[in-house]
Amino acid sequence: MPDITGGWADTVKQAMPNVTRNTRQRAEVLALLREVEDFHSAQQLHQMLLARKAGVGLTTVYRTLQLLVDAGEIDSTRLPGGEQLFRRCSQSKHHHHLVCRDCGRTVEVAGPAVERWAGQVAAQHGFVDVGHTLEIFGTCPECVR
Amino acid sequence: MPDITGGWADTVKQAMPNVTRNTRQRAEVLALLREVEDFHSAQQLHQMLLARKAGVGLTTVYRTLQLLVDAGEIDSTRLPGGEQLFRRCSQSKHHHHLVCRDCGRTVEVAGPAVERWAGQVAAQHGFVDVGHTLEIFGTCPECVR
DNA sequence: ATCGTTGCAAAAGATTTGCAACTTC
DNA sequence: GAAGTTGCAAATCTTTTGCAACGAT
Repeated sequence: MPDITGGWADTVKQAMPNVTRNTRQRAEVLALLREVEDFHSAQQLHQMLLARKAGVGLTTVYRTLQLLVDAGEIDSTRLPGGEQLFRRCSQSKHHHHLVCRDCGRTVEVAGPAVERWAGQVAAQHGFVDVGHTLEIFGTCPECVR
Repeated sequence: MPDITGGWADTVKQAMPNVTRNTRQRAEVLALLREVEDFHSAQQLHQMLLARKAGVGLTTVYRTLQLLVDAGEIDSTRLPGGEQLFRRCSQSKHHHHLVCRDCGRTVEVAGPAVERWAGQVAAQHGFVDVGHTLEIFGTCPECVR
C-alpha cells in the first residue's frame, strides 16, 4: 500500500519521542500539519484549528510545534520580519528554500553539496551537533513585472 | 594613504543616500559600527552607545540601522530566537557564520561554492536581485565539555 | 523658517511562562 | 492518584509608531 503521507509520523508518540502522554490536542496539530503543504506560522495554524473547532489553545500549538522541531519532524524558518514558520518535512532529503521577497512564494531546492560543505566546515572547527539554515531571497518572475 | 576602515563609508550622507540631514546621532552609530567587528543586536549596540554616553536613543538606533541596511552598508541576520543582528560589511567577499548554540561564539567561514550555487539555483527559477543567508549552528569545543 | 530627525512613551506582535484545573496512564 | 498537559492571563522581548520638541540647512 502506498504511503500517501510521505512516510510522515502518524501517531503522537511516533512524532514526539520526548513525550509521555498521548493527547487529543497533539493529535489535532499533527493532523493539521499532515494536511497543509507550505510554511505557516504558529498563529496561522492556530487559526486553522479554531476554524475546524479543534479546541487547541495557542499555547499548546506553540509547545507542540517546538516539540516537533526538537524531534526533527518539522522544519522551521523565519520570515524577514522575525515570525517563525513551520512545515512538515515532506522529503527525507534535507532541502532549502528560494523565497520571493515580495509575494512570499517559495520554491524548494535541494543542495546536497551545501549539506556536506556545512558539515565539513563545522567539523574543522571542532563543532558538534551541527545543523544549518539556508535561505535564498530574490524577486520572483511574477513580481518583476 | 591606506584605507584603515576597509573602504567603509565615513560620512553620514555617504552611508545613507536616502537621508537629507547630517546628525550627531547617525554619526555616533556609524562610528560605533566602524569599531565593532561581529554581529550585534540593535539592543546591544544601543547599550554600547549608552556606555560611551553617546546620547542616542534606542528608537534612533533602530531607525539608523534600517537606513543602513536599505543602503546596503550593513548586513543583517536573524538569531534562532528572532532577534535581528547587524554588522558592517567589512569584506568585499561574502561569507557566512558558524555559530555556537550555547555561548554564541562565531567563526567566519567563506563559501565561494555556495555563493555560486545559490545564484544558479535562483536564476534557474527566474528569480532576480538575489541574495541569501546561511548560518551553521552547532556546539563549539568549549561548550561540549 | 522649514522640515527632517529625535526620543519618549505607548503600541504592536510574537512567543513564553506561572499556575490551577484537567487528562492520561 | 501521580504526573504529564492544557490554556488562560500575564509577562517578556524585540521592534514599530504617534507626536511634540528639537536641530540642521
